[in-house]
This record gives sequence, structure tokens and C-alpha cells, in this order.
Amino acid sequence: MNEGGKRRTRIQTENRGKILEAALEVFSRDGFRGATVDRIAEAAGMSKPNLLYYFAGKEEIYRTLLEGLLETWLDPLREMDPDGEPLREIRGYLRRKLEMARDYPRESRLFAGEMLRGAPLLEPVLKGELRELVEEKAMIIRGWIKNKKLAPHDPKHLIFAIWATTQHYADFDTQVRAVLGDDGEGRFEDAARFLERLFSDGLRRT
Amino acid sequence: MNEGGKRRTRIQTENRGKILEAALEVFSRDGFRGATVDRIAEAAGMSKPNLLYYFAGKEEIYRTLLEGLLETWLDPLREMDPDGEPLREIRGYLRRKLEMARDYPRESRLFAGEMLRGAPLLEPVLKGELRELVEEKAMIIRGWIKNKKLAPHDPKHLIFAIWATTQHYADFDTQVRAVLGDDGEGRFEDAARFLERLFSDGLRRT
DNA sequence: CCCTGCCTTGACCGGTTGGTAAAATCGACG
DNA sequence: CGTCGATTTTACCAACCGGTCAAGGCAGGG
Repeated sequence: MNEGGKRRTRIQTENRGKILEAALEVFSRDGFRGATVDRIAEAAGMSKPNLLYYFAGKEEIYRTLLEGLLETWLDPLREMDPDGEPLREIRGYLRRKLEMARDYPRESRLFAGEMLRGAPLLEPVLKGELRELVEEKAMIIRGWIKNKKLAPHDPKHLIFAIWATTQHYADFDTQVRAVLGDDGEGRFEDAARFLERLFSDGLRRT
Repeated sequence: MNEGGKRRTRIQTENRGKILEAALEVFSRDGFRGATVDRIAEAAGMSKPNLLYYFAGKEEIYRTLLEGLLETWLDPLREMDPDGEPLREIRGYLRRKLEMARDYPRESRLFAGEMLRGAPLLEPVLKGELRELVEEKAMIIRGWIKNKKLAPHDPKHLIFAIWATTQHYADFDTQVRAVLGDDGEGRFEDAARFLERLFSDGLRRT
């Protein structure tokens, strides 16, 4: 942190943190346009002008949030080890991704909202960093398939499927809870069991 | 249509249609709060007061859209036939759902946006109609499992997985295209191949 | 005590937004 | 043609929103 030599006082560090936490809460619920600086300020426990003393504007808060979160968000995929046992690696990735949906649903919704809008701010990262990372991991998976360790599947669509099925439990939580009703308590454990079996049996070489 | 005996002139029918089409375009891109009545009016080719002559307000347009689309949206699931061959029925549902993501991405995004916001308008439908429909189809799948036609899986999470993987190609289209790059042209065909195999092999009794 | 730099606030501003009032226009029918 | 209801437009408003400004509080160093 603190790159570019930006010195920060203790109060600045604290208040920027409070603002980002509040902004995550508000942006993830209402989207970029739906969120108001007033509500973020209120959630952060300070006045609007005070908030704007720490951030130049609404978009800068949003951008800071997105960029800060992106690294965390891609980490689980980075951890996929080319030298590991294929099915184990994929199951591990699936599990880590589902845990993130469970533990960081607001972050997941923030990204989802950005995607729905056409990702005006994230587009360069999607076409650059993300695309390269996926390409790299797709190569690994293709290697596993070539070595007959995995059934032949399109690696990128496999990754999409893992993203989709796990993030669903964060982004569509309302729907999931509504459908499951009172059985919704153990939904993440049930989902983990289901998804691990689906992908294991779906990918195993028979 | 025209329930409740609401008489409509030809112009009313036409203009309400134009407004709903324009509203789908705008709401699906910008969300409920991000959309403005002005932009909807412009997209519909009429002035704002004129638009408000046909609909009482922004929310009524949005609500009308959601309710009208819901039936269409649930139809593919309704078509799942308890007397059909299990794997064939599930593959068929998967295929129909993916075709909807391809042919009606705006509708998919509209629902996704509503879910992200916590589904304030749709909640009753989710807890009522949708929940009952899923419960009914889950029973059918449980029957198939009992008759050893299908590997034992949690039926509701299976349905979630189908929703998630198919809608992903509409809601996260920006991401999918960014990651696939120039290979993105045949993404729906590739997705169909991948998903049919994944679910077939993942659900088949071995 | 005062100066100084960080932090906070209330008052305010221009632009946008959802929505309204009322007058003007249209068009089907006698 | 003339009438009357349906439709459209012009002008407008109050609320809200992102952001600014100038004045003040506050703590530490002299």
C-alpha cells in the first residue's frame, strides 16, 4: 500500500477504511448509480463534505473498491497448481470460490453489478489481466486432458461454470433463500456437496 | 391479456408496447435506479409526459415488465416432463434455458438486477409461485433418483446449477466475451456442448 | 498565549429527476 | 363540417444529488 509515496496520517487511514467499508455495503446493495454519497457518508458515520475530504468523488470511491478487491477475487484461481492432482485441484478451486461467495457476498454482488452494467470501469482488466490468467489456467487444464487425467472438456467454459455456480449463491442469495425456505440454513454445505460431486463425476475420465 | 376489462384503443396498445420494449432496453442496462424516465421516453420515441400518460410512473413500468416476463421465464422448467427419460429431460431443460440466455439476454439481466437489489418487488413471487414450481420439479427428480435412473443429487441445487450456468452467458456476457476474445463467436454452441456433457456425465448413474 | 496544519461542518449551488397542470392538437364519428 | 374524447406538447415544480466553499474546531509546538 501507500504507493507513490502517499503519506497517510492515522486518522486518514482509519477514515478511508470506514468509508470503503460503508461504500461496499451501499454500492453492493444499490449499484453505482443507485447509491448516493449521502448514504455512504451516513453509513460511515460522517458528513458528506467530510467524506469528500478523503475521496475526490463518488466514482473514485467505487473505483478504489473495485481495484482493491480484484486481487483478492482472482487469488483462488491463481492457487490452482499445475503439478497437483487435476481433480483435486479443480475441487479445491471450486471449494475456495464457494467459500468466497459465502464469506464475501457483498464483494461478489459488487462485481456482478459492474458486469451487468457492461463493466465500463473493469473492461481493461477483464481483457488484460483476467484474460491472461484464464488463458494460463486453461493451458494447464488442456495439459491434464492431454495426459488423460481429465475428460476432454472446454477449459474456459469449465472455469465459467465454476464461477457461475459458486457466485450464484452470493448474487442470487435472495432467490436461493426464497426457494429453499426453512431448509436454507445449510445451503452452502449442501451446495458444496452437490457441486463437488457434479464436477467430480462430470470431469472424471471414465 | 386485457384482464380486468381494461379497454384499450389501438394507439394505447401500440404505445404501451413501444414503452415496454424501450423500458426493457434501458432497465436491463442501467437497473431500476439507474434508468431514467426521460431515457425510456426517448428510446420509445415520445416525450416524457406522453409516456406518463400511459403508465402511472417509473415503478409501474418496471413492475409491468417483471410480471409480464416471469411467465415466459419459468416456462422452460414447467415443460420438464415427469414421464420423460430423466437425462433427456434435464438436458432439454438445460438447452432451453441456454437458448433463452442467448435470445433474451435483456430479460435475464433485468431479473439479475432485481435479484442483486434483494428482489423487493419479486419477493412474493419467489416465495410463492417459484418456490412451489421448484418443489414440484424437485419431487420429480427425487422420483427419478429413487428409481435408479439418476445419480443421487440434491435436486434443488441441481436446478440452481442449471440456472447459474446458463444465465451466466447473458448476465456476464461482457466478462465472457472479454475472456474468450476473438474465440467468442461460437460461445453459445461451445457452452451448450460443455454443459450438456458436464451435466450428463455428472448426473448419470454409473 | 498564538500560530499552523489537519480535520470537520453548515450553508449553498447548479444540474438532474420523477412527476404535474393545462393548454393545444388529433381523429373517429355523426 | 363540428363535436368530443383521446392524445400530445409546453412549461413548470419540488425533491434529490454530486460537489464546492468558506468558516470554524482541534491538537501540537513554540
